[in-house]
Amino acid sequence: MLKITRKVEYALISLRHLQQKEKGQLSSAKEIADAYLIPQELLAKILQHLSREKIIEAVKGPAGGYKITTDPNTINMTKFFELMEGPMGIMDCSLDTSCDQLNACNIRTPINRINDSIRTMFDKMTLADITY
Amino acid sequence: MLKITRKVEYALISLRHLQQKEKGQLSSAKEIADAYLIPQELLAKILQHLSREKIIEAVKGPAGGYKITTDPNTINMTKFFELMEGPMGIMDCSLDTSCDQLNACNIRTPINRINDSIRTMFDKMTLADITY
DNA sequence: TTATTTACGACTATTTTAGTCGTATATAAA
DNA sequence: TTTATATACGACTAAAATAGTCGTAAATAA
Repeated sequence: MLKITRKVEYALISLRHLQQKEKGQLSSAKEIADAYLIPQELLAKILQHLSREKIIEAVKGPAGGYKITTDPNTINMTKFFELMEGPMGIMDCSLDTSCDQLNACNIRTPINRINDSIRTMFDKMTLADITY
Repeated sequence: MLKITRKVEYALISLRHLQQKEKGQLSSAKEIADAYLIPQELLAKILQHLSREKIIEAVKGPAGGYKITTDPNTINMTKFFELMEGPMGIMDCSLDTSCDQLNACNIRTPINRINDSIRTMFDKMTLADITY
């Protein structure tokens, strides 16, 4: 409960790794996977996802790899999480109103308050807070 | 990701329900399950858990049920979550140090910071913040 | 004695998360 | 032009976590 997924974890590790490179230097999926003992195929998919989202840029072919293209200071963490995993909310009803129990539910207000607190916390953070 | 479980959700709903009763009045598992469309057997187990933890008290037999025994103002939410679900941490490594990747891991510090923020947030809340 | 309720462990089902595989495409270098 | 190395991506499988069910026992009020 209240855990981030490995997908997000591996994405953050990779971004920090890329950030520490000299400007313009590339890292391949294999390089990162080896460095942090992450399954290579899985990591590849995650990097592809980051690439589709334009957070990093891919270069194909031998000696190819990835580099950061977006300033981490400009990426809001709530947004980042939702980019990777879809809508974030501590309960499904905080996302989606199709819940049979909704009418009866007696904890909606406090749950939404908690939800907002968590979002606010991540809204105040950028990727740079994690990858620097 | 970053979700609470139904176990916790149902526990909170039940506690709020019990709180709204007149002092000394009991609610059975069935009553609560019916009111919020929760599977009765599942809820029963959760109430038994709360009872073992002395947050509520059980009365057996016909016309039996549960009532609150602990002042919700005195129950810290971090503690409550951990009572119900075990240690809380956004990544396993924030709990347990047996991770092969730990040495290499480059995001430990920021992850721990986030973790502390979430814990602090729940440390400042009591059950009463949710059940009132 | 019966009906109703809690107690509790074992079991099953479902959903989510994690990880693998096959195949395609790009491209640098031999 | 061939080969080796990379990314791209969807389909698939495996594992783990979560959710829910069932059977049986014990207490107790009526």
